[in-house]
Amino acid sequence: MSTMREVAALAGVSGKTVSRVMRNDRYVSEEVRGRVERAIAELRYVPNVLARTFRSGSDNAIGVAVPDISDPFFAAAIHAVEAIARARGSAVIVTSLGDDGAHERAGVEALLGRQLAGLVSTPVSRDQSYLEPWLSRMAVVFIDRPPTGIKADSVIADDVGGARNATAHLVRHGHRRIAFIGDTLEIATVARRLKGYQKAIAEAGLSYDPQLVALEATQKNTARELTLKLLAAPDPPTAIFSSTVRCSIGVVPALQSADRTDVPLISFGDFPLAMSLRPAPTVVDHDPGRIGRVAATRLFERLDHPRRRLKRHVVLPVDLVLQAACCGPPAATGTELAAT
Amino acid sequence: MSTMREVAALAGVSGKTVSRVMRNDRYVSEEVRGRVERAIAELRYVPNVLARTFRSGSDNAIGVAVPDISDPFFAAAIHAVEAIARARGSAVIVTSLGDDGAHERAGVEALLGRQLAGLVSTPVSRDQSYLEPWLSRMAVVFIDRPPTGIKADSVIADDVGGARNATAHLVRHGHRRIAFIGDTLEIATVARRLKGYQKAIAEAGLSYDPQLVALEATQKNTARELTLKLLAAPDPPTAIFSSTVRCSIGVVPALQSADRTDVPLISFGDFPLAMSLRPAPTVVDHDPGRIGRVAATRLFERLDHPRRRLKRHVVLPVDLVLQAACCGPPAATGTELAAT
DNA sequence: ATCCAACTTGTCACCGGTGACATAGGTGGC
DNA sequence: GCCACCTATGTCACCGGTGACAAGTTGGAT
Repeated sequence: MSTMREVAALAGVSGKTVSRVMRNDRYVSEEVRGRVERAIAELRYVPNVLARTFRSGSDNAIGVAVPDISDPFFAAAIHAVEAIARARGSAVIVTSLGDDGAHERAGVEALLGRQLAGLVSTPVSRDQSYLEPWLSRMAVVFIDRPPTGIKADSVIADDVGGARNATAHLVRHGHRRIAFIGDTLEIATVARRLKGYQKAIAEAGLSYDPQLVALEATQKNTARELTLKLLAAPDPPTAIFSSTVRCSIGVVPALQSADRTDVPLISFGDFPLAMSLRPAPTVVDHDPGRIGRVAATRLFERLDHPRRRLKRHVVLPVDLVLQAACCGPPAATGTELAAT
Repeated sequence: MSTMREVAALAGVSGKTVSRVMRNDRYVSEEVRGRVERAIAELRYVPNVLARTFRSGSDNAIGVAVPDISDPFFAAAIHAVEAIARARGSAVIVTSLGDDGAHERAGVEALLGRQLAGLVSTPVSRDQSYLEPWLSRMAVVFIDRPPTGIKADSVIADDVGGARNATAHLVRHGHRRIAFIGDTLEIATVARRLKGYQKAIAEAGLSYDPQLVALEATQKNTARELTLKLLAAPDPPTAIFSSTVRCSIGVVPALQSADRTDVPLISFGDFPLAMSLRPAPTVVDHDPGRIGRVAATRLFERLDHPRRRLKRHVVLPVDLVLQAACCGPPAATGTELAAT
């Protein structure tokens, strides 16, 4: 509303002095400070952040670009980033990019045009090289998926290892036919989790059966249908590895409606009340809050110490959270069960 | 990176002409447009949004301020707002305010200082009158809770009606002692839901027992403990009404660990896989996506037609999503069950 | 040939806060 | 008494894109 010069006029000082009061400059007499503060209160002056950051050339806000804010994983990650940013007085500007990569560049550049100090982003397209010219002006940290075509920090979960452990866990419990359900290989995390799954299968000396891999479960209902289809196949799986929470949310009701709760489920990604389901799925917990915290910490570290040398890629370990149903004595061998 | 004047120099035109090309002005010859576009591509010019919006006085971005981004309810609402904003080419700047009201003003003013075109906010403090001077410059729509001390649009769910219906539903099934679990009455929605609960109790001719009302369940564990305490009381409830999802997430495991899954639960607020729990809680579905959509639509309507007269307060109806467990024959009367 | 209208491009001030620098009173040391 | 130095305040240009306005060009109608 009112500008700094209006405040200055009311307080009988120059604009610069108001600026000094706002920035808590040492060189302001108590008397003047009082007058200015009264004028600020009276006019309800709120500084124009745009003007300030425009002058100084860079906004101290940071941008966050993720596929979908309402995905609990990203929501939690953003929350963590925001908490750290707030502690530093940085605003956070969030944007959803969608999942198909088409809007990534436009969405991210809309953020960049605001002269942000930093960016936390999840790559959704196959090429982030368009960020190259920005790297000299700002810090960029990728989360959840590694970037392509550009050198920048990334903080991701150990998708391969997590999926491998999860699958191996099922193998240890006697399962020989384990299904893999995933959104789409376009999403790098899903591709990496499939790799981990394949690794475990190979390590167990099992043969890899593509029939057991169901992809393109990008919507809740698709995951549900794919699950039912898998179960109805001639040689059905005896356990399911769901590569994302989004899939798991479709798989669980499918197992229930098919009355096949005997088929254990491992979900890559924890979700609220997972442990209250009966049977409770085992989950691979890749703590989104932690990913967000690590990413934000790294971002500010880059901003504070532009030349410090740091390992670019951080891979956070994931926990396999076992559930009672999964931890009992190894299940009857898969093939037997499948025969029923 | 590069500025408009640099592009202009490279293309051999004036800055203004570059501006015209950027804004798709009619009055640019094809030949010049080509030259400028080539220069833009070569320099990878991305306009400085700050400069533009600073000059024009108002950013076409809108701000969203909610208690907690990672709360699925708000995450979904933001997602809806963002989708509508993106369709209009507006950026969305999100900020979490926390739940205690102390940072509301500072958090919101940090947004406002960016000269936003509009604001979607959830009141967390008891007074929003500080927004008064901004109303002439921007549109404000409150969601989830009505504002205090200021006249502005609001989009909220029918908390009273929803809670009343939910409670009445339990009464119809024979329950006489129904517990109410809530975060805190500081949160307006919780207070309104308690009101609805009390209404239903009164309408059923039951006496209101404060012992059955457990508040301050602001953390998951508190809700859990309060549930256990309620169940262990001398005259325990036979059904529970949980006023928020955050509470429900504590109540469900509490009921399970106390082996009292015979006690039906109604949760105000749906959550993923609620229907996959056994027993499945009945939920009051106050569609956050819808609230977000309605709020965003209203916001842009205000921006487009500042003088159009609209009803200020929108109260969206809520659905009671019944679950099998709740829909069977009315339960044995509460008192009998309680005696066991 | 003349004139008006539409088109094409350019000039310049301006948005509001702040950095660089100037100015002016005051204090203390020698 | 003079200079050095700190304190307190002011002046002014500048960040980069754009609105207001000017000026030059073209083409068709009169």
